[in-house]
Amino acid sequence: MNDIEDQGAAAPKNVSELLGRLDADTDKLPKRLRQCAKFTRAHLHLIAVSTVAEMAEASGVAASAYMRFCQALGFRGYSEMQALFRTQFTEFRPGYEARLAAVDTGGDGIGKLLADFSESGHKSLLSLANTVTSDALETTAHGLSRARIIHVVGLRRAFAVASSMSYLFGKMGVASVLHGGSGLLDGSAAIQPDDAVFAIAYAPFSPETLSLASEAAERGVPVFGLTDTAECPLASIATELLVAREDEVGALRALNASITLTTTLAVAIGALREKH
Amino acid sequence: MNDIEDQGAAAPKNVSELLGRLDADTDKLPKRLRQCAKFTRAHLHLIAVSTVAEMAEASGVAASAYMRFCQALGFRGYSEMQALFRTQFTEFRPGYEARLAAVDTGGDGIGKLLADFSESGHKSLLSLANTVTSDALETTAHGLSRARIIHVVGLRRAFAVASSMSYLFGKMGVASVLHGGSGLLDGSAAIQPDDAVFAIAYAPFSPETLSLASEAAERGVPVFGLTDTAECPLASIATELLVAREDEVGALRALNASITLTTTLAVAIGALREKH
DNA sequence: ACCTAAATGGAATAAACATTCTATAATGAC
DNA sequence: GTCATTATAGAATGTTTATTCCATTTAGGT
Repeated sequence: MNDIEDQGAAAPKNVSELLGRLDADTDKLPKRLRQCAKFTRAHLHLIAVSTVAEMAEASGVAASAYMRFCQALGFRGYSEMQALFRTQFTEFRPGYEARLAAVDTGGDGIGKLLADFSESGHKSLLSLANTVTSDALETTAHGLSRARIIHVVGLRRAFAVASSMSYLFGKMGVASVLHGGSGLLDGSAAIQPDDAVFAIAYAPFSPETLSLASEAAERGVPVFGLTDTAECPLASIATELLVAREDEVGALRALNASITLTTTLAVAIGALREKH
Repeated sequence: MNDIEDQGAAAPKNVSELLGRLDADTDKLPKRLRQCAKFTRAHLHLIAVSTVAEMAEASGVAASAYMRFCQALGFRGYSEMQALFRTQFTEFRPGYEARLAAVDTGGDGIGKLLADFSESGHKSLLSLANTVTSDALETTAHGLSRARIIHVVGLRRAFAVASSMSYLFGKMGVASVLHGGSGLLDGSAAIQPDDAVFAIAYAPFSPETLSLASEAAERGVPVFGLTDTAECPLASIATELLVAREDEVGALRALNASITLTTTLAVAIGALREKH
């Protein structure tokens, strides 16, 4: 028989490739393997921490079928596929200098750089499902939806996220104020007792953001937060603190996870407001 | 001897307890175990996806030592400790059976919404590679890197993208001006002949953005652009127009592709500037 | 309806892994 | 410095998990 051309193309080398392959091939697969593909596509983030048996059961399929699914994608087996998802956690970070150098050289051209940032974006989105619990989301959305006015604060790198959120609030008819747009904060004077604060802060944390949040908290105004590491000063202040870890390219991070999260929140809050 | 009181207190039930225990007990531990504690504290996220052997090696310790470390914390072994970190990933969802159902039916809740936006983000990133050519990227990056000052303009939905790009330029020492922050544009008066404009515009296109771009173009200033559809008025004005199609959830779009693209551009331009 | 090729689930095997054991080395008390 | 106690590393063991094999079922073609 055909012993060589069996596994067709080579195994995906990164998450992007895997997704592409999945989207392209799902229809061509037999029933059980298609089940695997569908479940896996919807729960990519589970692979890193699950066994074949678990993934198989969750897909409603025998372990051996899931095994064949991995092979159909070009992997030698489940372990090889899992490795793809584990590296994102495992990769040790070299020193900053080294990382910057790695980006700067960019000898492969800007196309390669874009591919790197895309891959990084995929990873950030995956870890979003891992680090944010459904409960925390619900708490935050409901807490904010009860506010008379939502005060959104985020400076520096977080400002883009804050402004996007604020824009969406505006679009959805949710009353909100974007702090810090003019460089300085309005101070907490404008914050009323029945308002709420949503603070976005990444390390190194802007003292302005933190102080606005803590002043509000002291006055009994509920504070919710978004950050990129659990060791965030907001943790002690906030009613609920969401953590969106962003994957890095060199020393640099995009904002995929954060924007996706805040967009989700804004939409959810808009929907909650609809029904008062 | 003492067979019961060996393991002292009970095992930590969640990550917070573990952290508390770690901070309290690290000093009391013998050398190797303290190494484990220190490394583990700094790399908590590795536990979920690593083997004892890996954690041990990374801590600079024998596997059996790491084992004793787990037991010193009150766990029966490594697996029990690892379970603590793995549930974090998995508790987001209900039982396996329920989840399977949820994939097809689309069970609601904000968790589902987040999953939808994540999925949408993946798709946006995938199509980015298809719609943006390496050539267009190179042209844009080189064109912008030659400018004395880069004028970034984007309003409404595009403002978050523009502000993130402008922030990155600032960080990388690239001279740039963010237009429209105050709601009105500075007009094109500030734009000098040896500058360049980067305009971000999504349908429906803001007249302000378009007019700033066209005024600049008329005066011979190179204009580059980012949009989400090929039918964009910028096409006739711009030296090069990048198209980042954003996938939708309902009628709503996040900004994954755009932010990823502009981050890439900013970094590339920063790198080009380094070498004059 | 029959045959062929492909797909499937479960049992069998192999690999990876966690955990325990033991001989040796280090530490601290006297 | 000597002894008793504790810590350590590596080898040995037992468990879990990945992977393959094979008998049976299913699907597609004639």
